[in-house]
Amino acid sequence: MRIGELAEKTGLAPSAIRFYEQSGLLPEPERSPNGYRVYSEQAIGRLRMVQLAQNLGFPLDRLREAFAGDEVYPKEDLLHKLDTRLDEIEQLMTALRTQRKTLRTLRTTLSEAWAAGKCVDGVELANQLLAQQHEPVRRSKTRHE
Amino acid sequence: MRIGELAEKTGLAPSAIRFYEQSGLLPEPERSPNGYRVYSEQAIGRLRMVQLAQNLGFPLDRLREAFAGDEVYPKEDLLHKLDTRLDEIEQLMTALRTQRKTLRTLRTTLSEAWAAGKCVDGVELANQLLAQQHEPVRRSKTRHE
DNA sequence: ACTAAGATTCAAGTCAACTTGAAGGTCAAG
DNA sequence: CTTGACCTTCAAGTTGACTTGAATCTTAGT
Repeated sequence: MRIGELAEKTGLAPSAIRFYEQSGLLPEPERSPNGYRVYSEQAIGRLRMVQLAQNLGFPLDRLREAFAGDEVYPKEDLLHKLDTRLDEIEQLMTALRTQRKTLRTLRTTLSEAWAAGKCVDGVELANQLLAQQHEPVRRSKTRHE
Repeated sequence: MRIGELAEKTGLAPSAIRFYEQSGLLPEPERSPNGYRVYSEQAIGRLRMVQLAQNLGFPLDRLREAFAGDEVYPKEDLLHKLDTRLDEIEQLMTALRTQRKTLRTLRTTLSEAWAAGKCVDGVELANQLLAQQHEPVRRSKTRHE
């Protein structure tokens, strides 16, 4: 199987596969005499695992640790990684709930002021709402197409 | 007030303030004869609004639209933006819940297999779990420091 | 023989939101 | 008069996960 076929079977772009190989996520494949990469069925499985991990929100460099050595990654570490990610998710959800709450407050406040024909002081409102926002929180990065 | 003071009062870096100005989020300030930027108290309010919007998860180019013209942005559009962001948040939360569910399944499966001294086929497991994952979803980007 | 599809490598571009660096101007204090 | 803090501009670097482009090669089909 050449790279194009593997790409089709996994839904990835050939460039992405080469990129994964280059980043050490995928072992270097055999080459046919003309220099083309030749993959076994195994490669599909490997990529599926990468895709799953990506879907679960693990950045590629975290995967590298687990996929670098050939097979059998220590189970304790694996569980630890899962737990770490689970914690991250909780934090993100908390942050999102806070955002949602603030947005709803803002929505209501503005709607009411609008209905009453009043003019709102955006600055004061912002100061007020900023006081509620506690933990700013960082990026999520949840899979691209 | 020069840029350093404004930076301190808002908790932003001077470079960030210059960047915001450059991106059209902040009006160009007066300059003192030596060329230094000179800000009024107003600028603090403006930056607080930007910070709030950032905390709420709006990317800067969305803000640009609302902050470009001087004052009074159409209220309907504003409400629409809030609603759009609220929808995004719901989608992100859904995606995170899916991830969490899968991670928990994975955790349990691995723990059990480990306890039973079994060897798990990562590939098959991945295929199985990937089937559950529906919508891949894009990034979140929830404010930095 | 020619074309088109698909392969190769390597370098550089993309997006976001800034930061960092280089090279220099201004100003109060010692 | 020199040091140091603070300011200026402009260009380039950062991170993540790839994509895109350029230049070249292989192979199957007409």
